[in-house]
Amino acid sequence: MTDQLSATFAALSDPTRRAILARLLLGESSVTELAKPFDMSMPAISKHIRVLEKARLIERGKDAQWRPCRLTTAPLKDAASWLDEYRLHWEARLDRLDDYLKLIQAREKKRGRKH
Amino acid sequence: MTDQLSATFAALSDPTRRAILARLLLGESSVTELAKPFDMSMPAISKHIRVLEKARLIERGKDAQWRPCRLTTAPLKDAASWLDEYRLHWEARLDRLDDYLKLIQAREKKRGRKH
DNA sequence: GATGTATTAAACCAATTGGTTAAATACAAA
DNA sequence: TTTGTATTTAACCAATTGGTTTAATACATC
Repeated sequence: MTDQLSATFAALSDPTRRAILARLLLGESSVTELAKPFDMSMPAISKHIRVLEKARLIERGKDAQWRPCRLTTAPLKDAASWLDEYRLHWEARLDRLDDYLKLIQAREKKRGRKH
Repeated sequence: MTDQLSATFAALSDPTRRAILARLLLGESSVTELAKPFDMSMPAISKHIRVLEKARLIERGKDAQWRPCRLTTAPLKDAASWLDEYRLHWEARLDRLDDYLKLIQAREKKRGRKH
């Protein structure tokens, strides 16, 4: 795997981890707080957080015995730009579909005039 | 894993599979053709393609002994919209940074008038 | 210094992943 | 009907993943 983009997508491929990220949209949070919604042991959550941290999707602070987590933007931006190339592709497809529909309409009009 | 979005991100988390998708941006292609750039056995490529197919990132046709692959757009769109929520977040952060810079500038101006 | 809370580490386990080689299948053409 | 080409299946393997439980560590407070 090794590369950053692969690590990002891998980290995003787990619903628990995506839920954690969603929670962090609302602001910084401790591990125990993040664990609340899940029917899962603390070490399991701790591991998920570790994956997010290694993929650089989150950063961590230090406040007494808490290790607050906060969102990081860079890797998500990279993932989004990777997807943008495909967005161009499907938008182009829509354009061609649009052209096609216009062509059909033009034909219909022509036929309309004939009859 | 089970859910569609997880399957999509999981499929995208491998560089070989991303390269295959990139190749398919140029158009439909057979398995052997897709395998060309990789120093990897055919069954390995076949498996990667299977993963992409199960995640619905590609569709396959049938032409004699060839099983041509072509891109599909839906799951990539879903992945992109998932990321869009985070795009809003980092754009908001930029806005706040922008506000902050404006505040600093305003202070500088004020200081400038005083001296 | 003892106690309670937050978090991680260690050891383990079953399932999945990403690769291999060797064999099977499907089709076209000679 | 044999031969060659395209692709998949099967069986295997090592490494990784996502979870567990039990213990260890770090810190604040009493």
